Amino acid sequence: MKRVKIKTLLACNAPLEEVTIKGWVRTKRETKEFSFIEVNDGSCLSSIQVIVDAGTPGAHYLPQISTGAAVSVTGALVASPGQGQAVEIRSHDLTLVGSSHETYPLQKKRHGDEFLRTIAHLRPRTNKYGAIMRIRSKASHLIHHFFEDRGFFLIHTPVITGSDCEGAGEMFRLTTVKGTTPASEDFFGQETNLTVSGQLSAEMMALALGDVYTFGPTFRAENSHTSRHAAEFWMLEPEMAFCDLVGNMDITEALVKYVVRGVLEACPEEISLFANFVDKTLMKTLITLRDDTYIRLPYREAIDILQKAKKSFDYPVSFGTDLQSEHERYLAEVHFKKPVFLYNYPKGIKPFYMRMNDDNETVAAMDLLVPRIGELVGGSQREEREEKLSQRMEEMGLSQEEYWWYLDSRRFGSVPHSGFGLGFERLLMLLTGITNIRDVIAFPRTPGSIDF
RNA sequence: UCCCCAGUAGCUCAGUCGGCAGAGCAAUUGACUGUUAAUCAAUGGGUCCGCGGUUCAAGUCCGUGCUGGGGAGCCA
Repeated sequence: MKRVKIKTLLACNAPLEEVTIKGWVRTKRETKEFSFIEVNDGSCLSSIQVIVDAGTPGAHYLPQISTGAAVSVTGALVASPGQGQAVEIRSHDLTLVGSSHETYPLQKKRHGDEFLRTIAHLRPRTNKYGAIMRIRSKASHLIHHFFEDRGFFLIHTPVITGSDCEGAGEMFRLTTVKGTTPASEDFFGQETNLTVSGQLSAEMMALALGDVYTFGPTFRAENSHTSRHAAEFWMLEPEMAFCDLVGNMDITEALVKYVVRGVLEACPEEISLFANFVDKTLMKTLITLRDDTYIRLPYREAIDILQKAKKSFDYPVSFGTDLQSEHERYLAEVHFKKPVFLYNYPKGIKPFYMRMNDDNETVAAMDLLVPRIGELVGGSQREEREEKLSQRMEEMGLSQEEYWWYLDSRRFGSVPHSGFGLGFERLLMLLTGITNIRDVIAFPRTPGSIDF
């Protein structure tokens, strides 16, 4: 008989004479005459209660059916006479698909996140980690819908790169040779790394297709030990031709709002789990994200606000220096209490490709700061003027030969264009209230940790 | 990489002044009238993170290493 997902069954009002479900046992409660089995198949947060009367077909499996076991149940979907669930399945036939050893580590009680990280292969079977993975999937689809609706093209930028200085952090070296063999004899005939950003490629595509985005894995070999950095993470990078910094911020804000709204609509059960058990202020945060207009504040004015702030900071604030975490948090969490775009940063603290403003002192950069996470988005209008771009590369000691194709794009029909990078895991942390990036990735990679 | 905290049963943790290794939950076995973190009873379960030191005696004190967590920097 065809398997029906539990999510579908729970949406049914009418009793059904015979259905089949397949899933994993969350818990079993037994009395002499019958047993209750709670089965979850991952289709939704809720499990369904199955009643197995002693003596019905398959009841002999009951002693082997323990927490974690995989089962198939055929039976009638009926209104439940008990409290706590509207419907339940009265088993006509029970099959043990895969037993679960008594050492199965997941118990009915709550487990700590740190313990669950040590059993990452099993943690998606818990309510919380199942929920984050369903939200992760939904948020990914929403991102694709958002850009598809606006005429953007999805592009796939390379993961392997030959440039050793994309400027966004330490890179992972990629090689097929051993020991001291020179790079010239390696697979590509030169040093090769895993990408830290698809931006430069995306710019080339935007200058042909208009509006594009890339959404894929990104690698940083930084030795970061924090709750919001991973060595492998997913980054969304849109790039828009004929778009300035204001348009860039408009798109960013519209996107974040769209994803928040979509997840609230599509995953109410999951969101309420996080709102109840993970972050009591989550609903308020999400409604602010969805409904409020985000602050847009030039860097210069942010410095003013911080210098006048009553709070005393560990690090002093002055024009020309990068803001510390404590400053970013103050702006987003204390002063404005909502997302803040900071823009027009001093050129000295930003990469070569950002467009020089007329003051010759700041560049058209923007960061979106959100409460608790800090930097969710980093973007800019790109420098489209060839002379200015090569001058900046010169100043920052970058090889113009190596980036010949990038400079070339400024010689043939160069146009103002903008884009940004959004850390997908950070967005998920924002959506769920989860405080550690390791808990929004199924199998996280961090320094010294590559299990699973 | 730097600063701080932690590591005791499968999990969460207690362990006083250095003096016999503990609890709750889980697991196993049994009982049980529709239970839902079921209830009741019984049973099993330990490299006290590793190494070295002090001491008659170390889970406890000292040194060191490893692992995990929090914060900083770097960034998304």
